Amino acid sequence: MARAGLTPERLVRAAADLADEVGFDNLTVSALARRFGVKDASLYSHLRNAQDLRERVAVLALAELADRAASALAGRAGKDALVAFANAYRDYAKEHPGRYAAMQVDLTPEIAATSRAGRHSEMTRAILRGYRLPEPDETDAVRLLHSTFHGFTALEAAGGFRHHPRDTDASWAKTLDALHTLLDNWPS
Amino acid sequence: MARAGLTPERLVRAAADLADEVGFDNLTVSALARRFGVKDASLYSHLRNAQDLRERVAVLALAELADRAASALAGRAGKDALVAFANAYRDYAKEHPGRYAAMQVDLTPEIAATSRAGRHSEMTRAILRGYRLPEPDETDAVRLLHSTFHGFTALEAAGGFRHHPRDTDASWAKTLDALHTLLDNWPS
DNA sequence: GTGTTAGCCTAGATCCCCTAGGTTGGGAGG
DNA sequence: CCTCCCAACCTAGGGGATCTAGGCTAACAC
Repeated sequence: MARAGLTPERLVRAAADLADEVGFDNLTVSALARRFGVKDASLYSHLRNAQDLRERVAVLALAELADRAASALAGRAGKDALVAFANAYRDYAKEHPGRYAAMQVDLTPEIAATSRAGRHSEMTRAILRGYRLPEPDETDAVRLLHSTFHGFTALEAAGGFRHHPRDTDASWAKTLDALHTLLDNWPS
Repeated sequence: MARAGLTPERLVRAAADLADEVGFDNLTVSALARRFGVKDASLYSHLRNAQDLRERVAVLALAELADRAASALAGRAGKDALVAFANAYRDYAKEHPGRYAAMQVDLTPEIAATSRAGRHSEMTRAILRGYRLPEPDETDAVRLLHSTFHGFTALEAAGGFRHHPRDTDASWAKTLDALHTLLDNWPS
């Protein structure tokens, strides 16, 4: 009887792929075990419980997205940087819906501290530096940008835009235009 | 043996309350039956299945929010209308987190058509009329506003803002200011 | 009073999560 | 090469959720 060679890392990567295929809500320990040809009880030597699995997928996704966003941002500034960052965000959400959904939930304090609040906000602040907003306005702008990026991708993923003929990509481009204009004319 | 007097309407209202208390993810047919002192199998004469229950809660929430938003909008225009609508949206989400979460999921085509895409977008367009945007810019602005409102409330509910000392209400007010400015200086 | 129907029941199949405890493969050390 | 040991994987089983099939009865219609 050959062993499956499970490790937490392999499990989490497979879980993330599974979530992208069947949806984050349908990510179960049983299904993951099935994918490895193993009994579900066997996974509990590598994972504390199902919630632990979900959190690890969330951490993986946050790290992947941060890497992508950092690459997209490299060597860019101003509107270029804004658009590159926003597109990296939205593209990742479209390519990896399960991973993206994982990022939204959970967020136990420690995890949120290590992952989300970290690089994500820093990169947004790096973009905003070009627009020279004083505090606390920069913080407000960070929140506005995050809200808009997340809201747009979430509504798009939920199918909220497909009832109107207007092309979604065009609306997205116009939204980024508008945000750039807004940051340039930020109300004092 | 007295009957519990169940009806789909009573069940859905109770389910919405239950979702607000324990979270939409923890809304189960079993828990709902328990609340009525009844066996879970008994609910399946009133509901097709668990998904049906969730969808009905979503429809209820969409209708309630539309009513509130319509009241808030009555007799207002311009920035007043924008702020009133946005606050109605965010306040509802904070008061009824379970109902709000229900609104996001599901969205089978028919349901989305009857509820969400309906009054919600119409009200947003009513607000935007004061800013006199040509098509397709008005559609893009509708999507931008929806995205920002939803994104902000979702991130706030998930605790995404509590890692920074800046007051969330202040950021929200500033965000609405900024959106008003943006709509007044919409890039052509 | 008799029928009909709707409201609620029990029983049971299936799936998921998770624990406790047993077995075995494969590498480390003699 | 042999032994020991640990990590990897197993079986068994409890608890909870979803949902179906089929039975009983309260309440209303006639």
